[in-house]
Amino acid sequence: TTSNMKAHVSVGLSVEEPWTVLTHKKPQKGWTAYNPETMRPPPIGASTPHMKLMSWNVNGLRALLKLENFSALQLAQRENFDVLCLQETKLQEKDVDAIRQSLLQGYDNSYWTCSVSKLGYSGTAVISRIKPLSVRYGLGISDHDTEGRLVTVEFDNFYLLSGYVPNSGDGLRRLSYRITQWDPSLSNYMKDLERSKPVILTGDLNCAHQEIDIWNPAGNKRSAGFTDEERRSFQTNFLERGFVDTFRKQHPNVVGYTYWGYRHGGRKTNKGWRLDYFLASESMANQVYDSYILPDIAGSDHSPIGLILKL
Amino acid sequence: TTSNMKAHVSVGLSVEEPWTVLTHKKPQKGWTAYNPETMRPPPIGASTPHMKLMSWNVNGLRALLKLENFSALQLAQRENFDVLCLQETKLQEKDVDAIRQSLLQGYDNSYWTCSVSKLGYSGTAVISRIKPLSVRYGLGISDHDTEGRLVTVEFDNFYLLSGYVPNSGDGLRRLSYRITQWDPSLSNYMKDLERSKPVILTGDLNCAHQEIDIWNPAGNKRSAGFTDEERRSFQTNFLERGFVDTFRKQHPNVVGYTYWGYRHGGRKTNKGWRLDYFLASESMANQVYDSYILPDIAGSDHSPIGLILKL
DNA sequence: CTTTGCAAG
DNA sequence: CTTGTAAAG
Repeated sequence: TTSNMKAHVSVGLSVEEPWTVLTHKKPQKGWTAYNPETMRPPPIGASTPHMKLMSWNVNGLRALLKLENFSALQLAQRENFDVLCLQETKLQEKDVDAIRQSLLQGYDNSYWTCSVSKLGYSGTAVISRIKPLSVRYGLGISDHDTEGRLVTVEFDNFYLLSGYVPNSGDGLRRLSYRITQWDPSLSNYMKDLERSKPVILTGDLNCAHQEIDIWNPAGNKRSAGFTDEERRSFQTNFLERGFVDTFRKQHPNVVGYTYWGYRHGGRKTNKGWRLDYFLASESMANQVYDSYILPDIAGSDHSPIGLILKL
Repeated sequence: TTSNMKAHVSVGLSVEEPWTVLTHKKPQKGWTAYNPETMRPPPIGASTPHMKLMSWNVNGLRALLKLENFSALQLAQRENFDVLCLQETKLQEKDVDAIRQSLLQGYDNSYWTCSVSKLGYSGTAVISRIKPLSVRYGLGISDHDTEGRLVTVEFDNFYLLSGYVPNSGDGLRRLSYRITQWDPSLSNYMKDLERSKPVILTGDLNCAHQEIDIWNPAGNKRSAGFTDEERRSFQTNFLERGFVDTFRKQHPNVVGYTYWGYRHGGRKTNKGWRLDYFLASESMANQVYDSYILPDIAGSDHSPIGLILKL
């Protein structure tokens, strides 16, 4: 292209190569930053039957409770959620009972799964006001069920999944497992469930789907969570099989991150990623009243996300 | 004995067995608690040629510096030491240069040895105002020199050793190594040095020698640091080979602990041990002006100890 | 109880 | 940078 040609003939190191600028800046046209103050619809009326779901990768539940900014209480009062899904609880099975006690009154139904292969790693949960019709742990494939990555609860009108997709890791050493094993297995599991009821998957899916979902797309092409392989897997296994990215549907041009690495103080500078999602069966997508992010809640490198569903 | 007979015929569980009481209480007659305010001699005059040595098991030097209560400065101002010996620096060789920078002006001679077999473990040092005539690291026996347990510096009139004797460990798994290998090797090494000059060994010798040196002798008969084996080894390898326990010589009936485990808040209740010593060649013992403890200096589970030597 | 190192994110 | 381990004291 003309731009590329220009770059080749540039002689000063301080001259910006136009195509670099274009790559980085072009998709930002028309994007705006997510602001929960202005971008959420008015509170849903009590007269509209609805359900409030939340999800949070807490990055170690014991640490969070110690900091006393877990604020399940705050969250409950502020959002009045019906169900809270957690990821990266990092609990061991022996910790669960003690933790369960320390939870909020009124949420008496909680379902926990822990990694048994690596202690203090991964771990997911669902905490609910309503008692689910059924609960299952994992994918039902023992090879993929030792790390406590999935809890499924069944409600009257849908299945809800709290999931923590394997991080591809430093050196992308687990990328292959992730895209050839986990993602397809999870996708198949969801399609199976969908034969009886719509499905909502929430949690840390460890993938920023598009350039809009990450602060520095060019610099992260080979970073776990933004490789082409993971993005394609996300596309084909989930979106193309009929699960709707509810936040993106509601906000096509909004930059809404849910994760900011601790490593470079990313939260202050908003160098974030959108890794946490509510994906809903197409048949339910029009019941979504609000798919939102609470970027101001601290205590983890992820922020909580929420979904208000009309019933 | 009559007492034992009595115990055998006692029928109530609450009846104290007299011999137990005797064992525990008898040696305490005439003991008093060490108080540096009242038990230290008046400050030595500048007209008396002397040298001030200090020693401290710092339990991790980086943590101590972070807490900013290392107070080498405070110590220097308060005690104006000439030489400071450290144990359990827990440094790696790669950390030493950075740490050396952060030390006090005026102590430009410092000698460090680190564990190369277990990183972040053990580690000893000597920090000196005066430049030593020579320095050696370890015992000169490669089998015993991978853990950074000994630095020897040579001054005009004596050798000074900063030593960290191996802890016998949980289950006393290292007791045998300690008493059959390390203690005799160290003792032999000291006797070798002594052929040219008197020797002073300071540091954490990981042994409370007598019942007076530990808060609960009866309860610690099989605890690392107070087994009969370690106490006998201390006696035969060091005391009986002509090294004088300078604190005990100066204070025959004083309870002066230098270590209080973190595990049961022992410092508050003074549930301590005397594990840190200055042992001096008999030929120097009468040059000791004061062998003391600074129990109020925090930042480690050990307190610093000091020795003022007339020259 | 506290310091280390290490794996993991 | 922060969470968890574990070893060590």
